[in-house]
Amino acid sequence: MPELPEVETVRRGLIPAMEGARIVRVTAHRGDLRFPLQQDFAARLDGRKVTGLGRRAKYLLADLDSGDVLLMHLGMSGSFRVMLDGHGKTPGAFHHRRNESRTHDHVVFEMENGAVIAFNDPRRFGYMKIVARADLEGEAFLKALGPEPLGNAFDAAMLAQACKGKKTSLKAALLDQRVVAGLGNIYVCEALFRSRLSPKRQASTLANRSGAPTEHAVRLVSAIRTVLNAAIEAGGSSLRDHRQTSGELGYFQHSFQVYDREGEPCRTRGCRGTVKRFTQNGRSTFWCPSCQK
DNA sequence: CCGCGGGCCTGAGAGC
DNA sequence: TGCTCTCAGGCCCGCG
Repeated sequence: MPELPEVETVRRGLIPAMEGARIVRVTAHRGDLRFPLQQDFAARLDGRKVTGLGRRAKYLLADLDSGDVLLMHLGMSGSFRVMLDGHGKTPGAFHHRRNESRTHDHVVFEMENGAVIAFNDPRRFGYMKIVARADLEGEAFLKALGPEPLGNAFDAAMLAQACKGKKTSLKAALLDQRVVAGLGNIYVCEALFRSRLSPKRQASTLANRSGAPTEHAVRLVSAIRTVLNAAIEAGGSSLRDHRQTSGELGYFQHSFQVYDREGEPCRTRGCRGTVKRFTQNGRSTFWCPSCQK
């Protein structure tokens, strides 16, 4: 499910219920997520106040008044649901029929303010881990991550440098979280389309001989930023699992230009092309071969 | 370093 | 109705 825009949408949805609030009780209905929950997971959270809720790439980071940080990853199908009165009666939350089952609510947080926050993840590729803040820098999950695509450190020069000499495809390079952290299959496809670059292009072509960024790199950085910001604005993309914490759908899927549009006409004005799909590094790539070079 | 395949899981949808 | 097959917003590991 979640790439950066979906995780950011979740973060924003959790803030009113979580930030500054105290956890009264944590219930782990099952601890066998992608990685097993720590033995003392609930004990380290019970009674703690959440002092801040941040995000690093696709990870949510809840700062606790104990000096611990709760690190959360949504995997493919993870979502959070906030029930402000504890009974799911969030206003406007019941306009949809799917995914109402609470059978995959694996971890439930009850807050002092009355909010109940449920982590739901049918496929259990998501996970949570508590790390002492002092150890966060050395945390393996975070250590190798590249820059935030919406942050200042991410620009054409940096991207060109990271791709310099890379024989791999542009698609693969952008999915590599060490190059830039937060993109996934959807937004890589969309950003490549918007920058008119072929997913098959060799990643090294973002840099010239001296390692300086080409115009392609400039275009790509700009497209990545634009598409991520627009997707956040839309509450993310809801294809199967993603929900905002209120239960409402994101709606950026309506703005897809190529993702999930195999066989449909290219939306570029004047282009007679058709959106194609092929498999790259084991994942579907959607693109318009007439627009993207 | 690179690409590839397999694995971790469940559920939706298509086709028969 | 139900079976089987494919596929899915992530990411890790091991192989050649």
